[in-house]
Amino acid sequence: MKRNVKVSTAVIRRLPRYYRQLSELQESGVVRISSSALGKSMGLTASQIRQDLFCFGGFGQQGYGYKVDGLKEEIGEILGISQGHTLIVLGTGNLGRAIIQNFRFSTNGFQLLAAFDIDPAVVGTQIAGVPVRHADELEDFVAANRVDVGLLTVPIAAAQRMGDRLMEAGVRGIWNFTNYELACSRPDVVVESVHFSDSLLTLSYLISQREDMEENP
Amino acid sequence: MKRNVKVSTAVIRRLPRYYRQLSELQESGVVRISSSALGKSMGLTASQIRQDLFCFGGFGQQGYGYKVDGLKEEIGEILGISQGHTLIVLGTGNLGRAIIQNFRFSTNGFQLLAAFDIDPAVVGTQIAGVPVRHADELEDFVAANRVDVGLLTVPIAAAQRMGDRLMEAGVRGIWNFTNYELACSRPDVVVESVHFSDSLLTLSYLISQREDMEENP
DNA sequence: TAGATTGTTAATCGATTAACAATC
DNA sequence: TAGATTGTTAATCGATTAACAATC
Repeated sequence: MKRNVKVSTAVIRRLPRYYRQLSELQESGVVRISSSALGKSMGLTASQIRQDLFCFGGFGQQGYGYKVDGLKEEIGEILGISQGHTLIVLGTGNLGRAIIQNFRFSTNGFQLLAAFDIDPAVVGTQIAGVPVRHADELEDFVAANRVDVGLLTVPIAAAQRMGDRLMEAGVRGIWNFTNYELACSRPDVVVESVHFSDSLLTLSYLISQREDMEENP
Repeated sequence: MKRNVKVSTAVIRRLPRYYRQLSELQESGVVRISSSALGKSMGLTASQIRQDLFCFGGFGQQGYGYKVDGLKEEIGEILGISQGHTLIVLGTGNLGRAIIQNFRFSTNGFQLLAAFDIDPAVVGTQIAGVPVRHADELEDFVAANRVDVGLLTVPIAAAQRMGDRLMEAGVRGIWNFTNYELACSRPDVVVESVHFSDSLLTLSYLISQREDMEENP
């Protein structure tokens, strides 16, 4: 049993995948799984899985494996799913709206408190039950409510300014969907970005390489 | 000058970031940049940048640095931006629609040919000028047109089946936005996933850790 | 030319894999 | 008990960093 000896980002990025895989196993009625079976289903080695879990403590049973329910629960706890995190959305364009309507925030332990925009046509309305407020009210809202995360889906030109306002207002994390590398001067704020462009260009590279290989094998 | 000696995924994932950063520098009118300046602006070491670029050839000039225009062009070429890639979208729910309307496909070297759905209310219409066809026509369409990538935004229950159909039909890459770990049996097809959930849970972990540290410093 | 900065090899660091004793 | 599989340390592999000669 050891704890927090300094967990690498590589491990951290695998935790949500473990959680997702375990949820699927749970739904399929699987009760118990060994590191080698879990590894096979995820494309990892058994060793790596045991090493990863070893960062947080001994969740398995020697000679038996891991209980799916228990392990899922433990990893969920490590990820902070039960901490009652809250978030707000900045920008209710197509993407912001789609995320508000589609994304299962509660499944990931988040409560969506409000959305913010400057368009008078949407301010005062609701999107999927979430009230849309004017961006001018941002600071007051964050001061009056505990807001852990701000989701950024504003136009790229407004990204840094709204990001700064969020940090200034006191959020602890920014979930950045703009195609902009948000500068973050505050050591107490975490920025996590979803860059569609980077993802598509990676795919573009990979299929281009394949093409080259076919041409000159 | 060397080429394709086996480039690690770590390097590949940084290429789109270089490209993005260089585009921004170009817009700001910067003509020339050194590896150390570029590194500082991206949070990387100068050594790492030179090492990364060294995988593909010598793009710089000793004593001078890199020409922003030229380097951007070279990296764009490596990423395959000028190869005239094409793609189709499967699923025109909120997210699919938002991506069709918002995402700058052409900036990333992709042409969006068509969207597919099964809802009679949208089949036959257009979204941002993109025709929506019935999913039944998928195979015929891919057979008749060169389609490099299929973008998946279907409900999670349909993800694997539609992914299989795409691979079967002959696409070379799948850009997966469903929260499902797509199984890919074909070695000639690349799957690149954008898992919102994994990203938010990573952020959740990071802000939870921070909290713990504040409690027990 | 002198100064700057790359291209490229070598050294270091960190992450993954292997191994095996502990134990359920 | 015997078999299986973890927890945990050691070995290996790969990626990052450092160093410096080449050269613009």
